[in-house]
Amino acid sequence: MAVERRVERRRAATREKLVNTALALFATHGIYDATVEDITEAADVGKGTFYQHFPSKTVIIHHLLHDGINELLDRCRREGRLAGTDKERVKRLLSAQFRFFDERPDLLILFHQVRGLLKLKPPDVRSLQKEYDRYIRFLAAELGASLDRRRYSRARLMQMACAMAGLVAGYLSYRMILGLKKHGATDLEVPTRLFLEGIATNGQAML
Amino acid sequence: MAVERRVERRRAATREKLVNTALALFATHGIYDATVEDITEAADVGKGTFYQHFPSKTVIIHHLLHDGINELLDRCRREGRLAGTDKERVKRLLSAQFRFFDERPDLLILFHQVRGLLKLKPPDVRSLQKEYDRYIRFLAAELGASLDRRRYSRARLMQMACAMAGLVAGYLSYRMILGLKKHGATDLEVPTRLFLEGIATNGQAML
Amino acid sequence: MAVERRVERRRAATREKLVNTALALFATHGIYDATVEDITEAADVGKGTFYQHFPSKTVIIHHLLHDGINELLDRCRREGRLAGTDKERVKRLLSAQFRFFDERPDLLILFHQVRGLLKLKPPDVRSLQKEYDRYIRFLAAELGASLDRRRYSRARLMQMACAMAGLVAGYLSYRMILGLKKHGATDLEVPTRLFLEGIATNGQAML
Amino acid sequence: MAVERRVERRRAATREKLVNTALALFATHGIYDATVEDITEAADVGKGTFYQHFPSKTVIIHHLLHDGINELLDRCRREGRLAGTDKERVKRLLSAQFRFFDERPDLLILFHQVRGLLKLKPPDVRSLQKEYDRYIRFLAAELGASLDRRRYSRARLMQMACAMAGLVAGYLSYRMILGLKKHGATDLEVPTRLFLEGIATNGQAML
DNA sequence: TATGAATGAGTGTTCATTCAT
DNA sequence: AATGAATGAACACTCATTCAT
Repeated sequence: MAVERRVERRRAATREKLVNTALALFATHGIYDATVEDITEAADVGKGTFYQHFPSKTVIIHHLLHDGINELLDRCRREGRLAGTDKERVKRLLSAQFRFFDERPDLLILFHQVRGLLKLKPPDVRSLQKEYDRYIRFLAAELGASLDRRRYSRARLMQMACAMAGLVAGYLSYRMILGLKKHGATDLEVPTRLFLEGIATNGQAML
Repeated sequence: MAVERRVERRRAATREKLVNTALALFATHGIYDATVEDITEAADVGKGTFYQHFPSKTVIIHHLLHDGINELLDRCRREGRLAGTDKERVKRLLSAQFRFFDERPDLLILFHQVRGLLKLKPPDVRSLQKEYDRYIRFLAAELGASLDRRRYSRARLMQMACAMAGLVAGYLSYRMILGLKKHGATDLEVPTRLFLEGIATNGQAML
Repeated sequence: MAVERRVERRRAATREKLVNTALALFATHGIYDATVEDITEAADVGKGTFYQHFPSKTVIIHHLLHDGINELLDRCRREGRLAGTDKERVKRLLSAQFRFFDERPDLLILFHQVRGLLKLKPPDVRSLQKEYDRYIRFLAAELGASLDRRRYSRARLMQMACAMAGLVAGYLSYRMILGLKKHGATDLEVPTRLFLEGIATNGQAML
Repeated sequence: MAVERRVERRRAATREKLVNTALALFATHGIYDATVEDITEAADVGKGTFYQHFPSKTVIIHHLLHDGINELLDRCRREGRLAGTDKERVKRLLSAQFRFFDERPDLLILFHQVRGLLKLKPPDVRSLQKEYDRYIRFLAAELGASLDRRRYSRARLMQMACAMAGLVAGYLSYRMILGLKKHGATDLEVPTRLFLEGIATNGQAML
């Protein structure tokens, strides 16, 4: 029994090592150029071991994406609970995302790269779409809870969620590839305020 | 000499066929999964013909990106000229981008995929970065010309440009992968207004 | 652990098979025309297996050359030890080389072909040069040890070594391509004696 | 008529340019790595023009080899005619070869590389063998004319010819790849004397 | 369970050769 | 006669995946 526990723990540790290494390599070399052998080598396990834990390279990517989105949504939920007003709630929702990806450029890159795959053929890639769906629906729900429901249809909320997620990912991605320096957290204020003021104003004027 | 012209035209036609086919396949299969052979087969030319026109797969991608950004900037410039006020100029700048990528999902996908490559190692990919640089700098310059210059530093203008480009690409990309239906052009209004109201308000309030 | 040994042996056997097959094919088809796939097919292993053992085609050629020269020098050393007089030592040195390449036409061909590459550009080929250097220096040292040192400068010894190696390789190579029949080992006596008498006479007369 | 002459001359000039360029490139890049396009580019003619003059790459190599051997044999004949004694005739025969290849490293390399092809399969390469045959037979005949015919069988003369040609090519080839410096023409004396003294002595002692 | 040797379909790329102009 | 655009077979090399130990 105790033995079984230990074996189980070892196995979990190996899996963890693979997951962490994979994420790091995907961020530095891209999901195409980081090979399974690169990952196992960096994780210091045998190449075959990878396939004891994940049936394919696609699956570990899916796993990483799934966990990453869970972390992101958890963070959003946590921050949202601290909000007093509806207005503040939206603000926290947005800034949680900005700070999350600012701190986790590895996930920013992974999310971006995988997103670029989604219009493509192979059906095993299709399942990845659900993760993004989950993300956007969550945002739409949060926005719906914070804004005057009579004013916004479900479709509209989805659009606003897309705009929100798109602004976060897009802004940080451009900032990253251009190598723009961060001045503390102040540079996150520009897109944040842009969006919030837009929301505030649109709360009255839109359509 | 008339002969030379015809030969030249034929060659140009072949090249054009390759370029168009490549863009279409990159958009449907991704820049990794669309092989050179896929492209030449679809373009109905021999595989070797590809290398008569482009020294490598990377180069045709660069070419596509370069031309795509030229088209985009041209469109922005054309629309900008129609603006009466500075405020309208920003609006047109933004909506030109939205409409451009809305009409050209192939370029949206290409830009997105290539952007995902840029933090990665291989130096031949590095030159691609300049294209995005060109794009963002253009936006920053346009914003600078339209907004009160005393209020915004160069760094701030670059941030606003990143936010603009990021919002456009991010919004449309999420909309695309979620398969959100377009209701005419009205769905572009949501992120457009969001951004514009944000700018308008920030023109007074920001920082 | 007994298991590890067996696996290790299997791996070594595969490698050995590749080495032998490669040498045979290089001798019959040339280092250019014998492809990696030819080799793996003839060795009855998968194509990828080749690259588990050698990082490139160039490397297996280098390996073959290196081992071949080791074998040759070993043979020369072994035969040299049997010599009573200095004169006999030179004779054995020469005849060891003649007999070695007479018995190993595959190595004669390989050495010849690779030698033909050495004036050419690619830098990965350059390292092959060291192998020939090793060979000629060995001959020069042996000649230096056998002949009156006061008479011969280092440069002169290198020239004599080049003459020796050149005569061996050149003679056998011409004999091979003309398809001259061997009458036992007696035909090796012609160039052997030619060289030895030359040395003997030159021991007094040369320069 | 005059026009035809001019056209003919032009054509001959183009061919000459191709031949010279090809030889130079084969010497610097090897017969495999120098491509037909490299040749035509360096010769400043269209790629197709090559095939107006030579049906294949192999054929131009053959042509180069053929002409090269003609030049070599001419030189040997010319020098041979200046000889007074039989002994001097052999000496001149040998030194003519040494000096020829010393001055023409391009041909040394070409001859070497092509020689390395001869044991290989493709039948179109086989015809190249005749050129080497011609060379060795010439040497054997010259030796036969200079030495006491009763002493040497035809087979023996062929062996001596192989030794002679082999020594020349082998010596110079090793000297070249090791990058040994030439001290005027004196370094050709070492292998020359070696061979001549060998012949002189063997004239009495051999077998 | 963990391993790593073996695999082979698939990549980008090269190049001798053809042929319409 | 000269051209160079087009061709496609061939090549070295990669990599996700399998499987015997």
